[in-house]
Amino acid sequence: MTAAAIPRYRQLKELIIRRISTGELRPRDRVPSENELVDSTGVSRMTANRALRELNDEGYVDRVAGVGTFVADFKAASHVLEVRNIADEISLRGHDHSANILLSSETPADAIAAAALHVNINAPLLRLRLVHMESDIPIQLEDRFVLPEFAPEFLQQNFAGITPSAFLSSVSPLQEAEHVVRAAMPDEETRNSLNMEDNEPCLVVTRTTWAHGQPVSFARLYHPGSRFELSGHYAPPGAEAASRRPEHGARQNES
Amino acid sequence: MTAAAIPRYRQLKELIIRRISTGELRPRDRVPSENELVDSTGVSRMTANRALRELNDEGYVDRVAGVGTFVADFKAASHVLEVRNIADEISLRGHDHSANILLSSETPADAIAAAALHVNINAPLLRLRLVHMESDIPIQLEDRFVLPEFAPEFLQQNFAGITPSAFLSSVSPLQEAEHVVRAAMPDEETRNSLNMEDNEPCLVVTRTTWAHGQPVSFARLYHPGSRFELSGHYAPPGAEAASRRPEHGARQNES
DNA sequence: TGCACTAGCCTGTATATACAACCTCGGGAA
DNA sequence: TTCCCGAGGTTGTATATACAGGCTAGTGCA
Repeated sequence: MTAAAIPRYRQLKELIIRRISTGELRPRDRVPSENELVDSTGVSRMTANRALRELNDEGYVDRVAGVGTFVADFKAASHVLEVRNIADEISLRGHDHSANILLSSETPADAIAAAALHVNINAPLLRLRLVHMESDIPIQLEDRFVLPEFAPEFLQQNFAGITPSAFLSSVSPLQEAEHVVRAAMPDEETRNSLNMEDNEPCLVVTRTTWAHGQPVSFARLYHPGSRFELSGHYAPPGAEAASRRPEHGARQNES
Repeated sequence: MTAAAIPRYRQLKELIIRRISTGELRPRDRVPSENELVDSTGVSRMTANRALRELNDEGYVDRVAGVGTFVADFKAASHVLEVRNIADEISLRGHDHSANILLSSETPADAIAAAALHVNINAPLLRLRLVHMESDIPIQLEDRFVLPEFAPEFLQQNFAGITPSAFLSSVSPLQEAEHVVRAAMPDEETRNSLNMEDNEPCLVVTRTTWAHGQPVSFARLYHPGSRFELSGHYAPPGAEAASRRPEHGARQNES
């Protein structure tokens, strides 16, 4: 019966998502229990369980053992922005990525880097400053500190072929990261390195990377405000149902 | 056997995550098949299936029917930034949120709003401009357009008690959204509304919201660069294993 | 009236079994 | 030699069954 090739647990999920998105089921409403779904749709309890469990994992519903399943409260839903690898982002736009190294040396930690990496001020760190170019237009100034113990051979890499962040995640996958994004005016040196106009602001991304519970790298990424933007598309997961998605063109100002 | 109260599928997941994070299993390596896990750990195939399936959903591994399970390639992992509701963000910091309405009227669509909402220029739209205050300090200028058909009663809401975005998501949950973040200099009016210094840049978030496959609202959110930042913490999902997480303080510049 | 306890529902997990679809690889036929 | 096809391994789904543990409401006792 029913549609061919669409698994029953998925049909069940879409049925419930549809009832939520049309407003038939409202936040905090009770969702049919596993046994009620068994009776009303004829699936086995394990199949109903899988449908409801996945809806729970995806944030559509909240389940409480012994009580029931309820439509989640969406008002706190926070959307997300992607922070991609700069080289991937550039090649995604069909342009060429290259990098100019400005500085590559072992330097003592300044106050900010020391705090971020949980080391003492003046502790030795590996420092790399380079400008990422998109088809020969500077698009990002990366100023990065790395804990020497984590990747002693960091500065010896050929950063024409691999970005610093890609190299670090190849040293240890499954890193945690913390990002902060803000708008700020660049200093003289940054403005010149990025070929920026007077009075043009920077989009600054600060990233601290953790591996095995320890901070291992700290980076400040400066982007010209007129040539760079972060974008992100959020869609509720698992909903093949309705929702034609908006085309997600990687817009970029030409300048 | 083993630890009490930790489900076996979860123990299996953590076992495999540990093997990945220590480097014993490297990206593209083959992960033991379900039947191999059955033989080596004594669980049933359904339990092994659940462990591997969830690792697949969480992005740790890639599964191919008929072939096997392989450690995922993490180098393309894109991190995410959260864009929260401004009122939630403020109350999360323990401050008070209030809002000053600057404009509330039906206006014809300008070129940008018309393009974003897929309507003709000069089509009637509901427009709301308001300043969000954090303990009486202006923190966000929201300039929003809403499709009248979607929420005809939009302008009649009391936006002291509910933010425009929270109201819209109560009209229809499960919205899709597209965000763009950039740095730009404010115009005169914006700078005054937000009490900004001369030469201070704005962090500008542009958000288009979709419901049922149709764009329904378009907003530009201007934030003073010196008083606002976006932050996000990324941790690989499901890994209770190691990884002490960095404390995620909601930092904010004072001034 | 007030309280303790239990019956009954709910989710969470674990297993054995079954079948379908897919892919790879090697053996056998042309 | 080359091509086809099938055997065997792998994932994907579906079901029936079982037991544990949490929560609630209502019964019945004090």
